[in-house]
Amino acid sequence: MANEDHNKDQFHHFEPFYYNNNHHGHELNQSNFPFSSQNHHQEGFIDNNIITSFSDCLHGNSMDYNTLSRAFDLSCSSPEVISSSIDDNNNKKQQQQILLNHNSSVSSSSNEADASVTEEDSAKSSKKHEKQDQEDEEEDEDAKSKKENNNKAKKKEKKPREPRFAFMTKSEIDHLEDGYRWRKYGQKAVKNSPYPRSYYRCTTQKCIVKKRVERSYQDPSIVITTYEGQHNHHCPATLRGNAAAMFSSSPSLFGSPSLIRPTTLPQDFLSQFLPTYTNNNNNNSHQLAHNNINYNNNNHNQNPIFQLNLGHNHHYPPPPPPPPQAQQQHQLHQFPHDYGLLHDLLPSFQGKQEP
DNA sequence: CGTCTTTGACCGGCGC
DNA sequence: GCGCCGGTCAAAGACG
Repeated sequence: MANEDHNKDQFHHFEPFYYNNNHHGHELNQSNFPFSSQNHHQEGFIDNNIITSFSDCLHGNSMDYNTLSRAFDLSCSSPEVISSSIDDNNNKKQQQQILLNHNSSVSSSSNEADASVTEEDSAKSSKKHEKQDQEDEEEDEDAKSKKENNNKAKKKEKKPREPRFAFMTKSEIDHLEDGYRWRKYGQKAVKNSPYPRSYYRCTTQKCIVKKRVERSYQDPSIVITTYEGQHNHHCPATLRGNAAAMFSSSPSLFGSPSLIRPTTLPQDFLSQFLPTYTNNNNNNSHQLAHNNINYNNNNHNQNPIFQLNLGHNHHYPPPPPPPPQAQQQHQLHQFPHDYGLLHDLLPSFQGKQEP
């Protein structure tokens, strides 16, 4: 399936985008963000004033979250980019606030439940507390403590969800390469959507990271990828030394160099910063992106090997011209190797996003 | 032969 | 309790 997609995709177009409901009236809003309805607390939308968890998804370091969120803000004005941060473990209140904010404009879609359930849960929670209070009044102290203990035990049994991070990409490929090796373990039809959702697990032993990939039913050109958990190992591609490794050496953008998994970000996202990759090993490679990512698609332990070739774009057609605002951003993407500069530029750039 | 995908069955949470 | 739904399992098949 994935191979078919790879083959047919000659010009898969990725533009990392950033969802920001405060600033842009992009056609893709939270009401067409088709996430499951059962993971109530885990999924939401990035508000660049509120996000707190993306870095946790990367390496559990909240310091870099800000930098990263700014990095995403860099592409804020791109009309094609949406991303979402989900963190079950931290800042639930903030997440609830995010979801409640979104809830006001959510109408009907498969993700309606996502947005509304948090509120429902709040209501439920308070109802439960009320009920609990009434019952407590009727019970003696021993019974009360027993019940509390039981509740605690039940709560403890429930597995906490790993932090999640979701983003949308405009691509003909369903399963985007990100430097890690994934095994597909399931596929389900998505309610109200003709496009199935695929479930992937990281193939590295003891790594529990999962990934969901589905196509937006409202805009089939958009692929929604959701990462869950944090890799407990190096990115295979990083070990070989490649552009991702270059990123991992940047303390300002991706945190400490040794354990960062920059390729938790989509490879194409990186490509926005590193314009040209050329594959050294051509025999089994396939073209992944318009902007010069050749990626080895050999599934048999042949991890991708790149030759980084900054600044040249000879082999593939250039992407369609971005709108003026995005063009301005694109220029900023041209010198990512100077992270300090990038970092310094971002706040002022972000300011330009304000209406 | 090892790895990966496919796909129907199964499970648990939730709403009614 | 039942049905729906999302998520996962695992056997079978495909592939190089």
